Amino acid sequence: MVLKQRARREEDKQQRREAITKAARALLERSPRLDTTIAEVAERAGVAKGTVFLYFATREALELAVLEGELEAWFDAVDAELDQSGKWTVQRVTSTLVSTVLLRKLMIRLLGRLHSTLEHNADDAVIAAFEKRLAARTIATGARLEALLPFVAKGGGVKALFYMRSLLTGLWAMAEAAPAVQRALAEPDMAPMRVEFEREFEHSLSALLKGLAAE
Amino acid sequence: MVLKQRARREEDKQQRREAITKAARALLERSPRLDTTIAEVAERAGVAKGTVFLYFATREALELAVLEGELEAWFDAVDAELDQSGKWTVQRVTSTLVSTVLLRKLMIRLLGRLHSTLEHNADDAVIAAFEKRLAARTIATGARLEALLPFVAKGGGVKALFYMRSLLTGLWAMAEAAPAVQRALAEPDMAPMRVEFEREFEHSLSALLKGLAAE
Amino acid sequence: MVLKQRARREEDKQQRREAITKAARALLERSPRLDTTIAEVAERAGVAKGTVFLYFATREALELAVLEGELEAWFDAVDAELDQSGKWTVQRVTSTLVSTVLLRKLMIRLLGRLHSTLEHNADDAVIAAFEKRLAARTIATGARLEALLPFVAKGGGVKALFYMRSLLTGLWAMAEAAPAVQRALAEPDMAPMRVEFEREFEHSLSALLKGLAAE
Amino acid sequence: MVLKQRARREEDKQQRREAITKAARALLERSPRLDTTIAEVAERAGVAKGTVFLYFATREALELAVLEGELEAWFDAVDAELDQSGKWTVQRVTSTLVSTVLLRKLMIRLLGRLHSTLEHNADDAVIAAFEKRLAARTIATGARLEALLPFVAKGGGVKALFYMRSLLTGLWAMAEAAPAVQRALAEPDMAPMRVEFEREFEHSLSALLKGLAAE
DNA sequence: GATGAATGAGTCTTCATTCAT
DNA sequence: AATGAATGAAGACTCATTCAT
Repeated sequence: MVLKQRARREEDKQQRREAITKAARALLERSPRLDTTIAEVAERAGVAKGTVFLYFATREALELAVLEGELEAWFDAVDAELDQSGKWTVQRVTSTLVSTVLLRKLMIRLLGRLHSTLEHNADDAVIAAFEKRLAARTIATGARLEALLPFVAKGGGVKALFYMRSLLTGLWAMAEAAPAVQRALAEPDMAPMRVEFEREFEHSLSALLKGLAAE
Repeated sequence: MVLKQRARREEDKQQRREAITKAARALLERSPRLDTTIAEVAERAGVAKGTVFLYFATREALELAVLEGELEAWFDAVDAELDQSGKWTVQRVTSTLVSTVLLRKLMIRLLGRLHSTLEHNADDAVIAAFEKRLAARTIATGARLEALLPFVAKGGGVKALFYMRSLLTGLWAMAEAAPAVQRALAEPDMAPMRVEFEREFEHSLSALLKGLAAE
Repeated sequence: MVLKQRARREEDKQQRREAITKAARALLERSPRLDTTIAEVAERAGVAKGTVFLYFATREALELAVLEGELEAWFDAVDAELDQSGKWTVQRVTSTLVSTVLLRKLMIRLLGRLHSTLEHNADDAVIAAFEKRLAARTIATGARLEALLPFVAKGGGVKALFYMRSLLTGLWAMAEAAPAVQRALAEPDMAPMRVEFEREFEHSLSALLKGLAAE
Repeated sequence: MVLKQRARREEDKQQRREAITKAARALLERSPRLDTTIAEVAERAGVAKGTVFLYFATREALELAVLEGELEAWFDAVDAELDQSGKWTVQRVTSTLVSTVLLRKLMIRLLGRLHSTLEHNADDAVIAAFEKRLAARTIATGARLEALLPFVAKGGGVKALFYMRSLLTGLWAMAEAAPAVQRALAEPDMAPMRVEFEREFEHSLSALLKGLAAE
């Protein structure tokens, strides 16, 4: 009933947009199934449901914005690290990638369903913009990898990041299985099937990079 | 209304069960979003909706059965290949894995949402059985890898399969993106972001295995 | 598709709520088994199915609202009668209760399955509110009975109403039996089992009140 | 799979029938919502689902049989008591009715939904038979009441039993309310609405009989 | 721009009952 | 008579999205 102040200036609009994104992020973080509803987001952001749609055309566009924020933060962190001087080895690159990723669980989870959900119900413009920005950052970080790891060919940096992303989401899904799966894996003879995320992610990523070097 | 035949013998029941699974598989194959409904499956299988629930307690159990069939077929194929004599190199193993996988698109897609499927309508018994059978096959094939690739440590075969599965589903998701994404990637400057599944899967898997060898 | 009017003011909302209740009442009145569906109610009220759930959380909450309306009307009528001056005898009280009740068949029927309704989709808040309002009216009318009938002890008015309610619903159920039962009772030698509602309700209620006086 | 012995002789059939009724009774007793399924009954009785329908045309017919058993037992008990010699007062009759009823909770509960459910989905023959037997017992016991209580007119005994049945089921429904209702009634100011079954049943029944005497 | 009431598509699942064996 | 597989009707409810105010 209380009419919210209208965001007339571009600046105010941006602010409101971020308030919504922030609310969505907080909620998604707390939702193991990522099944937050728009109504919840609106309430937490202190706006009406309809307002959310004023800033995000679809539920998926909002989620995409959250993911983009997470990705930006990660790219920022990784780039900053990779820009550090010193001797860069496969080991050091691996550690950098692993450690920065570990701080962004929500990014991993959202990335895991980027394909199945997010990309589906967002309109072309939103998706194109997302992909464009993702491309820019991926290419930039990929270039850094190419610079630091001489054995990575031109264009190979982006590919390496793709591989990393696959290992990341795939191993996470195995490691953070549903409760019922966890119970099944608790049986002694199921031990070999248990996945400890950090260990396996590091191990596989390290091997992958070493393998690229060995080609 | 149509089929009044009753499957009394265990054998007939198995047959009916497979008829349903087969219908589901066919439908899933044709459904890009994997959003087949039980009603559709029942109709295609020529049975009543209720009959489906006689054989599969939930929608998810049915999906799991389809995936299991695909996995079985793949494990059969891989095992048969790996049991061939001759000299086994990383390259040959990679080709074997890649070529067998390429024939099973549905397996890849279902694998890609195994995580979310399992989370949804968890029936402990069904999940446990699935995981158990998956474990048996994974361990057996993992052992073969360990035997063929001396540098793979004990237990490393299973891990290698996990890594492969991650690359498989992750790269597939990138390669087979939603139409809107495809359109975005069609832009000339987005070229680096395009993923050609077979090439990248082979490349990354090969690197990964080589990397494991180099440790 | 039809009604796009939005009830923004509290007043309009109340109106819409009542339109739905009214539709439900009309339908229930015509449904011997009280098995009206939400879809039917929505259609008759000229709103979408979802709209009904905007005003009533569950099917049962709606039914409760209808019953509450009936009860309110009855309490209003009885209270008005009992507030009339003049000499009050057991006979007059009985007639008042009987005559007011006879006009509210739907109330009787809904009251007859209040027990099972409440057991089903219990929403504590809705139930608590219903019970609270029912209590207020029951206690108020009970107090009137205590005032008019000197032999009714303090608190006895409410009990008397409980007894009346039991006779009311019980005898109604016997009198308005299912068709098959009616047919069975049509046999000459089943005559003693036939129940004529008004006569028996009046008779039993009158006896009950007299009995309370005789204590 | 194991074929049950076939009940060829009438005697065996009766036995099987009773085994099913017994299973149903046991299950209903333990089911607060009386929502036992045929499958459960069949399993407990050690027969196939289809067999239940061999003996009872519908679910309701079975429930009716259970109720009839309960009623028979009650009528037996009451008749035996009423056939005792000695001085019979309203008080003694009341105590007899109350005490015999208190032992048969399932009877009360089933009686409470005889109207709404049981009578609806049973075929004419079953209902007619039930009503006929019920009539016989009711009339017989009614006659006893008429003999013992001189003020009860001819035919009044049956009516008295009807009134009693109404008080019985009505007060039980109020006393054994759904959990949510109990919680609502737990509030201090809701105290007047609480119903203690035995006390109120006895009180109202006693008053009713006294009232009949006073006419 | 903001609000929030209205919309309505979408679907699983239960279980009494039937009937082929 | 007994079995148990097959049937299919039946219906509440959620929630993203729209749009009148």
